[in-house]
Parts: sequence; structure tokens; C-alpha cells
Amino acid sequence: MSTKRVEQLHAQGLRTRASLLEVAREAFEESRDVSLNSIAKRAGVGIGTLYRHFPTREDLVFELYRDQVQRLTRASGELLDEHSPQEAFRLWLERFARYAMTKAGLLEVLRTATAHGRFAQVGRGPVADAVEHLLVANQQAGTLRADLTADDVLLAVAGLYQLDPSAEDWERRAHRLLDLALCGLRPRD
Amino acid sequence: MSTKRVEQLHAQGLRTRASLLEVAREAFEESRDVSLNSIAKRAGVGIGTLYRHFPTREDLVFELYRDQVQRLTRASGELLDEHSPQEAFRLWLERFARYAMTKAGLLEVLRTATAHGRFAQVGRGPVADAVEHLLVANQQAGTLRADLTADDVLLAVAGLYQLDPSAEDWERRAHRLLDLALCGLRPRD
DNA sequence: AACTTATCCGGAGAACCCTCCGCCAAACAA
DNA sequence: TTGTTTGGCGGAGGGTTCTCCGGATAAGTT
Repeated sequence: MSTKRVEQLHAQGLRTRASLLEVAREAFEESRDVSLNSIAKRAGVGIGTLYRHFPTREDLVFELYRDQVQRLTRASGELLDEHSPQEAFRLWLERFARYAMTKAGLLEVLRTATAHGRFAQVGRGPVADAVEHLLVANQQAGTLRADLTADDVLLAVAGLYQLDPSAEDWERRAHRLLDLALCGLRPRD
Repeated sequence: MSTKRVEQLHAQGLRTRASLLEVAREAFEESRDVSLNSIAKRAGVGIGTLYRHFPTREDLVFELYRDQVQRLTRASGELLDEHSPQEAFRLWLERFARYAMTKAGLLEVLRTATAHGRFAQVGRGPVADAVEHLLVANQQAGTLRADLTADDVLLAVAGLYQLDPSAEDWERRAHRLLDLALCGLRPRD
């Protein structure tokens, strides 16, 4: 059949793809703004090849952090097992913030992606699902307003995207922001 | 003295500067992403000239909307005269949102500027002052938490920057966001 | 073995951003 | 009048992003 053929054909593509990802990972660790040009060059590959594998810069970055994002989204369940819904929600948001701040490029990608709705497929799917998960648990526990949607939550904490990861005080400001935002999401009594 | 000389020398510069601004205004009304190249060309001026007058793209956009921003910041005082602090605050934020959404390019400029701290001089000055003004009035009236800073407020409503001005429902989402954010900024009782 | 087809590769090329430097012309000084 | 200084002008040039298409290579076909 053609399965073997497809696999073999893919084999070449997958090699260069893996090579690109590896190089990109190194490059992004060195500096947080890297030209796609240099990545292609360092991978010993034409720029066109890079663009066929990753049509946009976001696609590349997403792929780099795919597993990290998955780990993050899966964490929502674990946190809910080990903590109260309220605590789990807060802990998850802090983890979210840390991911966004720590991983070079991820912040910007998450931000623009959310804005353009493209995020809906690649990132918003899992991330919004995680938010939804935590949200529902908290609504049942009565610790979050019953009329909230995941979209509301993501907008409420969008200030995170404004923080400067290279500034010293991002952690303090993130904490502060989450305090205020969560206040607004709690049920009014 | 040299004053006359300076004025005359400036006269030429001011003409091309004005011409650049005029062309830029037209161009930005046609489409919301314009190349600086095309602006220079349409103004019949070298690209270098444009860059000397407006070292960055943000500088140009800021200048385009400078009067609008001033009108916005001044509005804080007027609103406080005519409404309760709480109402004034809300009305001002809605106006802020409308400005950011309506004027092409302004949204992005405000956002990046806030993030990079550069806003501190050009935009944050006036804008943060307006926020501060409203903030203090509300704190005295007991309608906003006493421990808030202007920075807190701007971060809390930063979700506005995530809205897509070309989407139909930005107004609804902006409303919603402000509702939630303001909830979080009210004093806990 | 020769031919066809699908898949992948590579880089030229257009458009853009931004910098840098040489040129001009007005203002001033000798 | 003839330098000299100074503010302003223009565009070449290096770097980037992204597109597009011709060439190679391997799989399948006759």
C-alpha cells in the first residue's frame, strides 16, 4: 500500500522538521528575538523549507512549546484533585503567568493568537478548555460568578500580556493583577 | 539673535513635517496598516526625512492622535464635574475603549507603549494622570479600593487591548470586561 | 529500464523597516 | 564676495518577512 511510501516520504520531511525544531529551541534559548532566516541557516536548510513546515512564525513557536502547553492544560485536572476549586484556579493562573513570562516568545504568540481568533484552534482549544474546567468547578462550589464564560476570564487576566518578562517586578505585578481580577470574578454578595 | 534664524530653518522642516502628518492621516484612514515607505513617497519626501521627523512608527501615530488623546485626558475633569465619581470613571473608561478601538493604529501603539514603559513619557503621562485623577476622586468617595494605583487600573482593563476592533462584538465584550474589572476594583465589604 | 507523479527542497525576489552618510542650500562670518 | 557652519534632505544598503516556482529525488507504473 501507500502507507509505507507515505511514511518514507515523510521520513525526510520529519527529519528536517525535527532539525528545525531543535535549532529553533536552541536559538530561542539564546535570545528571545531570532530571525527565521538565521534558524533556517543554522539548520542548513533553505528559508522556503522552513516556511513550508511552519507557515507562520507562530506556528513554529507553538510547536516548540506544544508539550509545555499540554502539560499546563493537563495541570488543571491535577490541581483540582489536590486543592479546593478556588485554590486550584489561583494556582493554575499563576502557573499560566509563569509559563507566559518564562518561555521566550510564548507570551507574544499567546497574546496575538488570542486577539485574532486563530488561537481558537491551536491554543484556545486546550487552554480555554482548561479554563472552562476550572471555571465550572468553581461555579459549582459557588466561588466564581455563575454567568462567566472562559472568554470573560481570559479577558480579565489579559493584563498579564502587558507585563514585561525582562523587568524585575513582573511577578509582583502579576500577583497584584490576579488579586484584582479574581476579586471581580467572585460572586457579588 | 539666532531666534529668527532658528525659526526660518524650522520653517522648512515644519512644512515637510506637516505634509507628512497630513498624508499619514489620509493614509491611515484608508487602511489601518500602511507602510512608512508609502507615506514618505506620497508626501514626496525621502524615507530618511520621515525617519528624522518621526524616529519610530509610534512617534508618528502618537503625533497623529495627540490632540485626540489630549481631549480624552481632559475629559476626565469634565466628567468628574458633571457626574458622580463612579459614573465618571465608568464613562471615561468607555470613552477610552472607544478611542482605542476606533482610531486605526492607536490601539496597538497604546498597548506596546504601555508594555515597554516608553509610554511613560509620551502617553502614560497624560493618560495615567487622567486615571490618577479619576482614581483619587473615587477613593475619596469610597467607590474604589484605597490601595489602588493607576498602574493597577490600567492592568485591570488591559483586556481592552485584546479586543479586535474589526469584530462586530467588540463593544459588547468591552462592556462586559469593564463590568468585571470594575467589580474587582471596588472596595471589599 | 524508461516514464510519471508526488513530495520535498532551495533560493531568488518583492516588500518592508530602519540606519547611515553624503549632499544641498540657507545663514552667518570674514 | 567668499568661505564656513548648520539644519534639513534623499536614498543606498543591510537585514527581515514571506511568496513562489523550478529542480531534485524517490515511489509507483508500464
